[in-house]
Amino acid sequence: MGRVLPLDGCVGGDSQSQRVALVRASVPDDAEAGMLAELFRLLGDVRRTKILYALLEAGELCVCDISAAVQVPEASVSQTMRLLRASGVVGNRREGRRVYYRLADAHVRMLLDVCREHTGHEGSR
Amino acid sequence: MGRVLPLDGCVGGDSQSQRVALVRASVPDDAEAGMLAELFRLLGDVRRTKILYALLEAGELCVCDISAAVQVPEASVSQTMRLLRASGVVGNRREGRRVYYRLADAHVRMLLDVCREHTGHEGSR
DNA sequence: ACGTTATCTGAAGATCCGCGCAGATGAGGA
DNA sequence: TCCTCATCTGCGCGGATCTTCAGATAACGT
Repeated sequence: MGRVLPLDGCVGGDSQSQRVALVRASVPDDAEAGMLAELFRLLGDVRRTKILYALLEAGELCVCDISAAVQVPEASVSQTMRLLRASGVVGNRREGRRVYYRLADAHVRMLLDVCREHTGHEGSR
Repeated sequence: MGRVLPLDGCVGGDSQSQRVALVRASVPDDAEAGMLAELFRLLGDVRRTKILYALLEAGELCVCDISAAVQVPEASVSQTMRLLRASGVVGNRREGRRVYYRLADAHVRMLLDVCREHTGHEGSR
């Protein structure tokens, strides 16, 4: 992995380096950063993004509905849902032979909302 | 790419399919989903995540400070910043031979905040 | 109990992407 | 102008990931 020798770089010496020390202390550690990155990574895929926004709109959808909504083969949807469920981004409920998926919690919903604003899209909700 | 033949799947016929049609209409198209996914993807990496949270804390940092804060070689940081800047996640300002980076806008900041809550961390903000 | 429908799983292939190194570029200071 | 410092860029490798196919599993209706 990368060397980060504390060679007397530009980090100067006084106020700067103190400030940096403070920042370093508040930066998420590997464990937390890992969780955060993991969550973002899951959203960082066109297919998953579409599915999640579909769920944001619909509230709850079964695999075949999702497949129809985002135009993706059911097997692929299923595979994707497994990933999302494993990471707690979505929850599911079984009803007969159907399995209905939904966004896991309000945070995820808010996340999706905030992000859609960022791309300059006016929410429909 | 995947075939999505509209075979008379489970999508049933009546209320269900109508609902699905509505959802399909509101699902972001490839263009928008692409942008959203791209943004999330950029955040979906431990190193980048750390850097972004460092910027969230510090407000503004130069490459070498970032390097010190997240313990990553400067060249790597530089490379990473290029990515983030190209996608408009961060902005930069040059001062002498230093280049200071900062989070691009309030949306990104909010995004980071919301997400940190999700992982069960009490914000320091 | 049987066939059908809806969903899940496992594996293999192809692709993509980040990482770090080494050298180039730009900005100051003497 | 020469030298040093901060940052940037091009390249190649290693690794991780998405995709899809094909078969397995679970739930129903008859």
